Amino acid sequence: MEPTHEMAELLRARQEKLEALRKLGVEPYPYSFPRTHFAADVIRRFEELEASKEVLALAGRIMTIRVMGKAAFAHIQDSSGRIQIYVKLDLVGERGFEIFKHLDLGDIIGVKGPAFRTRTGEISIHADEFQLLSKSMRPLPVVKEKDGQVFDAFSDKEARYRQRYLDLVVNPEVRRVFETRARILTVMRQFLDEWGFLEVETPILQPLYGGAAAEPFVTHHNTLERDLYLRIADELYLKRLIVGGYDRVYEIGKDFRNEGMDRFHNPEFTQLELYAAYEDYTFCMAFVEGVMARIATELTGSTKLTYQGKEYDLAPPWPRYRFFDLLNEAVGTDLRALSDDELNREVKAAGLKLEIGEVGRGKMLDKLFGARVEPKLAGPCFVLDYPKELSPLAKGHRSDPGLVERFEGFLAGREFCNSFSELNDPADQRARFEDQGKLRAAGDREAQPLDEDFLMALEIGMPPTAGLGMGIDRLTMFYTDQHSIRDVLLFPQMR
RNA sequence: GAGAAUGUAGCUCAGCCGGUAGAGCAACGGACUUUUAAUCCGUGGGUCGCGGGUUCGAUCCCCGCCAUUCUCACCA
Repeated sequence: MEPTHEMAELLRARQEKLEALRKLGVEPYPYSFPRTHFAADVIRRFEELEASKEVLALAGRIMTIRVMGKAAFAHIQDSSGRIQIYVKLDLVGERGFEIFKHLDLGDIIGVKGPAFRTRTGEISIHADEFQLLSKSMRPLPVVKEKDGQVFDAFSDKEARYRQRYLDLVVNPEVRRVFETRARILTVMRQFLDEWGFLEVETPILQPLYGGAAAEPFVTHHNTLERDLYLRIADELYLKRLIVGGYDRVYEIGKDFRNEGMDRFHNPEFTQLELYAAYEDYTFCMAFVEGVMARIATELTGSTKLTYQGKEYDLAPPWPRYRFFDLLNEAVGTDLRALSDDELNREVKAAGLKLEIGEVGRGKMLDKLFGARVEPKLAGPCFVLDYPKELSPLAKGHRSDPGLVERFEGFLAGREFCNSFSELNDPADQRARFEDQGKLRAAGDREAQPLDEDFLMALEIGMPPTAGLGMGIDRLTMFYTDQHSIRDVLLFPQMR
């Protein structure tokens, strides 16, 4: 795109300054700068640092500049925060001050000098010297602030997502969200470690996909001359590892689902999947309660979190509700006693309709549940014992043959995890795959393909196993109180 | 997929009943050696998302397209 005249002018001004700096003998892109302190350190340890008159070395991006003839103030921002610097002609010299006047908002500089407090009381660095570390060649959004009030915030969501680097530079609360996201993952890994889990990595490019009900992305390998799928779940590979003899494995990684996007869905998203041998789904409930409470405690000091204005307490134990208890109560009939046709009438009565490709009892029940029950599940809670048709990889319920031992965790009316006692009877698993094949033939594009190699692994023998999948993006939304999944993804999918 | 809203300067936004655009910040020049949304004086900066149409004339009205945001649907 052609730059506007104004943009060209702004770029030219920066270019001219760059050239002027080179003429002054300044290298605009040097190699390193030995810093000794971060902005936040100086502010935290100010009394001590001021008393010692120690020369501090800080580096960061210039976020404000106020030049007053022969002295100047600026704020530099590093990863820890901002600090003011004071530059005056007497100290940095004629040439130094001339160089300073050629600096712009967005330039990255290093500063050396002692900490002091200005007349108005702001902790600052008294710059004995400074050094340009990287010249910024484009204007930054200019955000001003006074008494905690922000002016002209860089708020255009499209621009923020597409140019996340600008968003991160200019909106510190955005940086904090992603720091928290990293913290969640760290705590989660610690917790998994304590529980004896081994972290593994399984293929993202798969010759056959499975492990979830979703449409995959298809790609092509040129040398192999065959199509490959981007995984929709890790499940079938991780269970092969349980067959292989690992007791507890987990993977945290990206899954890809070729579906619509909204504030809870991005085509690529991060999931934790874990599998534990010799356990059933009650183990996973304990795990979820434990890890969720631990993360909350690490982040906030309590088991409580606030999401979109409502408070939730994650302290275990969470209430457990059975799928059909909730659904029958919401609809007012015993749905399990109904024929397929009668069930279909209930779906229609609820103002729902099945889309093309949505076939079978399972889908109808699921749809009803999603419409009638889910929105009311404030949580945290578990919904357990789902209809068999919905869960082709889950083991039948030990006391009710029409159900499987499966639960989903809910928080703020949203599902955030899914778990079951894993099906390890190879004959049963084959039969379930065949049922999926029928659904597929009837037009269900999300029905799972039969995986012979996975069946062979089960025939070799898998111990009783519990499995769990947990959406990391949604968790991050809850813990950071973000409205949209895009706000917890550094680079969300854009059209 | 449906509906609603939005798209004007680098950023944030005004723009009347149709007469081809304004502000603040940023930029540029000048003054200012403890300022902090620094201040003061001055200057420049626009294919009004894109393409059609109506009109003597369109940022404004109409149609189409693109993008975004929100809501709903879909997504176990």
